Amino acid sequence: MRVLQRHGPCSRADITRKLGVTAPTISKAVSSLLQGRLLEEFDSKQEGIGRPARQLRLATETARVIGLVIDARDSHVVSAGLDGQLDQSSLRRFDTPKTYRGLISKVVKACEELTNGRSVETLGLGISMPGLIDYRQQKGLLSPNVAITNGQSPASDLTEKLGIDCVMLQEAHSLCLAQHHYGNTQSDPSRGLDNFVMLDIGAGLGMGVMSGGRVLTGHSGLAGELGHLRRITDGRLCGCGNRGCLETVACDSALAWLVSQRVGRPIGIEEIVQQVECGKLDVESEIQQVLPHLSFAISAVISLYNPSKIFICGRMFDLSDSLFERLIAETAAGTLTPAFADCEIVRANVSKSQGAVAGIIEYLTDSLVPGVDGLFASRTNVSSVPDKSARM
Amino acid sequence: MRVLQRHGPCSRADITRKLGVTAPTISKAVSSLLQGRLLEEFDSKQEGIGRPARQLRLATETARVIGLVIDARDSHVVSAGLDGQLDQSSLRRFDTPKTYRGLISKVVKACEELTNGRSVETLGLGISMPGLIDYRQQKGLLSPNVAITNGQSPASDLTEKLGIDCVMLQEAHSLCLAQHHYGNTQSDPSRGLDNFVMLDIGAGLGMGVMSGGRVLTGHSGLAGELGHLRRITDGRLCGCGNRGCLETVACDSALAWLVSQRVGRPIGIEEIVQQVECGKLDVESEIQQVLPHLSFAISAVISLYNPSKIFICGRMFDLSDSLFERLIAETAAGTLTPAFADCEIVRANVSKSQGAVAGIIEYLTDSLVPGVDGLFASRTNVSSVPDKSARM
DNA sequence: CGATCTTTGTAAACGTTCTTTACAAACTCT
DNA sequence: AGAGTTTGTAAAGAACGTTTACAAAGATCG
Repeated sequence: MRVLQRHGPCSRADITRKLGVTAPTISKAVSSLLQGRLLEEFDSKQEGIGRPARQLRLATETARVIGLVIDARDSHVVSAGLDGQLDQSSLRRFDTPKTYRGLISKVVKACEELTNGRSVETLGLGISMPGLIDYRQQKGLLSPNVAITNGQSPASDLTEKLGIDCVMLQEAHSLCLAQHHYGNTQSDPSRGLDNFVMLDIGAGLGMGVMSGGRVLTGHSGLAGELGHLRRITDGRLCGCGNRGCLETVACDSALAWLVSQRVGRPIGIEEIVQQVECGKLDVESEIQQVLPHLSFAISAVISLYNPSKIFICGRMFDLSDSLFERLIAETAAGTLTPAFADCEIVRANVSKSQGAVAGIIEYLTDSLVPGVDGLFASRTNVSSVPDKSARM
Repeated sequence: MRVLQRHGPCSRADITRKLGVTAPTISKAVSSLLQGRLLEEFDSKQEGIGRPARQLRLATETARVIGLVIDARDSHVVSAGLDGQLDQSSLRRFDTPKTYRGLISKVVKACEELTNGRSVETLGLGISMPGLIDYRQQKGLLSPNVAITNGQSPASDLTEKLGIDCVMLQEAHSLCLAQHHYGNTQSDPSRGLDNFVMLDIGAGLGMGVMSGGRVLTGHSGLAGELGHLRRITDGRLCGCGNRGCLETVACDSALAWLVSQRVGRPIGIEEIVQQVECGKLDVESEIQQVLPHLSFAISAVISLYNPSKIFICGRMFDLSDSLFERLIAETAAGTLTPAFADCEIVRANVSKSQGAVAGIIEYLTDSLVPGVDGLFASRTNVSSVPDKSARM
């Protein structure tokens, strides 16, 4: 399944070559996966000598998963195949309800809408949500922007209501997984990358770290909270309760806040980009305030995680073509040279929906294989070999 | 071997119970390890019903390893058993030579002194050294304090001269390994801990991160360079070439520098501790300068890595009993609450020598088992299954 | 058009490795 | 001394992947 995830559809013989294991073994594995609805065969008239291959791919006709993205303003669910391809026509967007119960029932309704229509089996649901998430207990801890999930466990609640596997991911971690599985499809060098960092400098400053092929979770899943490094003494109050967090000075919303202060009314990053595009607004001075902080953040990331690549999600770089280059140049100046040289910084091109989907797919595929210590290995209710780790 | 490392000497039957695999399997594995000189049997008259167990332990009589610690001022080699117990009588300390060739020949001489005396087999040598180390190429990159190793690969040079396996570790990483294997022996809760951070706030600000049971290396082994986060704009010049690095304001030598400025002469941390102890010096004002920066560092570590424990090495906490508590209290105030609550902060009690030894032992034991992706998995010359990872 | 070649996919025999089962060894307790 | 208990090993059995062999399905070519 890993091979199909990385290299796309191919035949049994292709897998044998890519994986190095022999044909009969693959054949048996594939047939059990076909029976389990995780793979499907399809015909593709490929020219070539010899017997034509029966192509395999991750199930999209016979089985699907759902991605749920919970955000401050609105949330959405979307259906996808096991290959991670989202079905945009299935997108159901709705305002994030004011209560947790409302959220759950809204999600259940939307999911049933997606599943009832079609006859295919829905295998699971992945949730991408902001804030701190305790991975061991699969519980939301502290989310300044979406407070209704604090202390709640949407994954287990939805598992109960929907009767399918559900997993919860911190949104930056989900982006990380998405990049790992589906990122940069055209040139393809980033897929399967083992050491990279995903920075989401949108509403907050989120970070996901892929280290040694695994998403860095730390002890409880709280690792990567770059946004709450203290940056300014006695700065603005942050959602976390402290003052002057990096998040308050180095992301889209920090820029938007600065602009709002100047123009004297609340203005969002979207509107700023539009206004700047048509020349009605100039935000150079605000950019000059934000840039050093962002540069510090990236510099810190490089020193602390030594990634081979950093992916950055942020609307602000649509303000001007040169902004991204300015940021990189400024970062270069203040970063350890060898670590910076080791690291390529690019813009990300994945979505949280893809991340949510990648999360549930990773969960489904990994739980088939015992001993894979991925993102969900620490979940208490998963452990297929319950006492092996305890014994060690 | 893992079991013996974690739980100390025990019998074959004990291993079966702890590991869950059956007795015959253990028996075969043990006999091959005995043949390979990695384990040894010893007699211990233990009371108890039934046939007395033949106790096993990691080899100390039949095989040994050497730890080499390279530091700015002096270096040393020390012999140890495979259980990590250092033989203090074998310690050979010498001033770090001014040239790389001098260092190598000095080390070779010292090692031969250790090995020639005894008839036991020496299996390998672990090196703990400061600065940036490229783990993929096993090469020193940039070490402000020990410049002679820059661009050099003592591990491969010593392998050649001594004819035994040698590995190189960044000193903070080595401390991390030491803590993982041999730490906190009396109460024993930290051994085998999977998510912790080791902070070495001595001459610089070094950090090793144990994440998911592996030392965090990043792409090339440069991860964890906490000390070179920029902290002060236009601060003191740091060895890395930038200004105002955390390392220049938040470690023993930063404190020593501040005190030196005031007393008008160079004074080291050792001397400071002595002077304060006998009441001849008061460094409260310098402590007050350093503490916020240290607190920031720890706060960052907690937010970024979510460790379940932080170990801190530092001479400065010998200045007063309350200093450590003050640091923790100040850190608590400015850190994300759930992540801080998840984390215990204690003083470390391991040495670099132990780390160097732990490094070579981990290397030796892991290279027996294919597919273990530990600290040395990325080494180009190790990979026992050379193309499997390439295929994936 | 049919023989040959090439590649694909599966069935059967073989090996390795761990497990289950059986048993000898060594010591304590009565 | 014999029963009971625990340890350690040898031999048979199960699981899983590999090698070997071969049928299937098309392209190539005389």
